[in-house]
Amino acid sequence: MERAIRYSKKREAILNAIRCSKAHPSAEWIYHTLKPEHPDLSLGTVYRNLLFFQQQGMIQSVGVVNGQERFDGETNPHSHFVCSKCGAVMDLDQIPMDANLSKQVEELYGVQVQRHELTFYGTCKKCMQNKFEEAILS
Amino acid sequence: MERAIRYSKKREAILNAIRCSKAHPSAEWIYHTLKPEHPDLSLGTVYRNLLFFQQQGMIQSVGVVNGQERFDGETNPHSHFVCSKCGAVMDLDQIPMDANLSKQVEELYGVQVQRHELTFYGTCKKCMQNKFEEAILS
DNA sequence: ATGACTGCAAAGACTTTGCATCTTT
DNA sequence: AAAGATGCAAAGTCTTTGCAGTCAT
Repeated sequence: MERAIRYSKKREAILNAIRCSKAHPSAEWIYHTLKPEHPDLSLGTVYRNLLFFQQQGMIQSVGVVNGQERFDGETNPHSHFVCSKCGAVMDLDQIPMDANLSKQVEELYGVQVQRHELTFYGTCKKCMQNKFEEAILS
Repeated sequence: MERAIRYSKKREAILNAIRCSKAHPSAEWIYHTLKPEHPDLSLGTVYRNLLFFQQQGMIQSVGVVNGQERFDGETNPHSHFVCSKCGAVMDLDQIPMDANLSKQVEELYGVQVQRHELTFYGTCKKCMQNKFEEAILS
C-alpha cells in the first residue's frame, strides 16, 4: 500500500512561495518569508517539504550556491545564471537547452540521463555597478 | 606588496592528487588518499589548498554532489555527467561546449560571464547494472 | 481512530578558522 | 629572521532526524 498524501496549510504555503518567487529560494529564504504569516513554522518542515516536492518532481534543485541549496519551481528545462558575487540566480529563458544532447550522452557513454543543466557563472548587473562605484571611490 | 607564495610538499601532493585522478575528488577523498604517504596531513590543509588552487585558477569546482564539493584539475571547458545514485562524476570530452553561448548571455542579459557548466544527471553504467540485478533477485 | 504532518531541539555532515608550531626563503 | 604553510581542535553553517504532539481524512 502506498503512503497517503495529506493536505497541509504549510506545505501549500511552501510550494506557493517557491513558485511565486523568481529568486530560486533557499530553505532559509522560504522560512523567513513565510514566518510572518506562519509564526509556528519550523525550518525542519521547510526541509522536509523541499525533499518531498523534489521526490514528487514538483520542484528541482538548481544546485548549491554559497553553501545553500537553491530550488526552482519551474521544472521545464531552461538554463541559469549564477552571480558569483551576490549569489543571485536567474532564469535564462532566451538561451535554449538542446534536448538532443541527453540522447547523445546516453549513446556515447552508455549511461541513462534524467536531465541536464546549463549554468553560467559570472557577475550580475547590480554587482558590476557596485564594482564600478567602488573603483571610482578608491 | 603582494603576498608571497611558498613551496610546500603537501600542497604539491594535493594538486598532484587532483590532477592525476579522474574521479573529480572531494576534500575527504584527497585526505584519505594522501594520508598513507603523509601521515601528518590534516583536513584543514586540504581545504585551505583547495581554496588556494581555485583562487589561482589551477582547479575548478564541479559543484556539490551528495553534500560534498567536488573538484576538477582540468580547467579547459568540458561537460560532466553526475550519477545520482553513487555520486560518480565523469568528464564528457565528446560533448562540445559552445563558447559563443557565454557571449550571447552577456549581450542578452547585461551580465558578465566567467564560465559556464554543462552537466548531465542520471544513472551511470555500473549503477544501472546493479539496478538490473536487484530487479532480478526480487 | 489512523497515520501523515509538524515543532522543537539534538545530532550529523561538511567546511572554516584561530593559534601555536614548523618550514621555506 | 620574517612570513607563509600546517596541525589540531573548536567553532560555524547548513541539513537531517527522533519524538511527542497536532491535524487531515
